[in-house]
Amino acid sequence: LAAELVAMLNNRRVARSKQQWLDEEQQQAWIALVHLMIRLPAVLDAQLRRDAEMSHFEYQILAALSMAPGRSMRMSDLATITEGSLARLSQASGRLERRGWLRRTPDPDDGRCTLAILSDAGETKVHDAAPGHVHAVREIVFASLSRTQIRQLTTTAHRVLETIERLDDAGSSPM
Amino acid sequence: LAAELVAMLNNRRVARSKQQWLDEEQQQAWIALVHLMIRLPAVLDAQLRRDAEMSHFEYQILAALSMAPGRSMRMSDLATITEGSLARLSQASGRLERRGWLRRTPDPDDGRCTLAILSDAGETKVHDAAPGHVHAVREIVFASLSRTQIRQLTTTAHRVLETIERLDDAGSSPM
DNA sequence: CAAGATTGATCAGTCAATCTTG
DNA sequence: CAAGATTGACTGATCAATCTTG
Repeated sequence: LAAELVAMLNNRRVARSKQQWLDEEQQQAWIALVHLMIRLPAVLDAQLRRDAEMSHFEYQILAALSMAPGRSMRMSDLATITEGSLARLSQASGRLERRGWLRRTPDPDDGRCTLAILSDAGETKVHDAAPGHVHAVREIVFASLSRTQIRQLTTTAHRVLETIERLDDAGSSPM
Repeated sequence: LAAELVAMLNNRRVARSKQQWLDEEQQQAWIALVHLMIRLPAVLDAQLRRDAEMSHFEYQILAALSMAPGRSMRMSDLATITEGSLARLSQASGRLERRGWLRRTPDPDDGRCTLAILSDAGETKVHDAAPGHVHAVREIVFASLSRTQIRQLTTTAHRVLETIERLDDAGSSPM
């Protein structure tokens, strides 16, 4: 495909802009990683929107709740494990609530907290959506990787995530 | 941190929802990869917004143009290498044009195409933004990885991207 | 009519208040 | 007053037309 060739040529050209600071292998890795970070979430989001009429973020919310004891969780904990802000979660929960998949109620133990509770309809929905989503993940990510590669990927991802956490902590309290 | 512990515990719980289909190692890899796909783009976007008042997508546009011959490129080619839709690129270009970093003109060779051209101000802007951005990439991604890990990451990313392309092509023309 | 590009409407995400409870 | 949560205003992305040129 002509578009593909153009893309490859241009990517090399883009890469050159970092030649002073990144070596050849790092450039290649960076280009591949940027493309992966853009394409993989997009393709998984598209799969869920097409097959289950929900975003990946909404799926994460419902999946987390369906595994939680009592199918419920505090909003702030939900936000942590879905890696989203509380504001984003609050907006998304409103949508899910309107669709009848979730309801919210103040936490009896601590009035400041809100409990998100998965409804029966929501449970059914995740249950129906899960097989197709997991199949897509298997097909796209794991089917083409060896066990060794999967282990290496995990290690590498953790290494980078730890660095992000470390820098985040340092940044939020510079003293 | 309490939040961290909650996150780890809950992540294990989420993982269990895929036990029927993904093995233990795949679950761990998937959780790590999802977190990486969420956090890494977010942190790089934040760096550019903070230090250069632009999004990562806008940076990609300006960086690609600054490396292109004549500092110009067709919109459709730009869209391909930035992995964005033409509509998104068009909107973003409007913003960049309003800020004086870019101008657009019909392609003299083919009136259907539009050429995006980087202005002097735009060139200066990328030039100023690049060192900080590359430093962040080095610090976050490459400083914590060995040369071997970097090579493995490239291979793995390409493997997954090839799978995505393959499935995309199959999906768009099922016959 | 197909391909490149743009636009307007709509939808989701972010940010800065705001409100409430302990 | 700090932490959990929500809301409204704004910004950015997506989708479905639409327009133009070859």
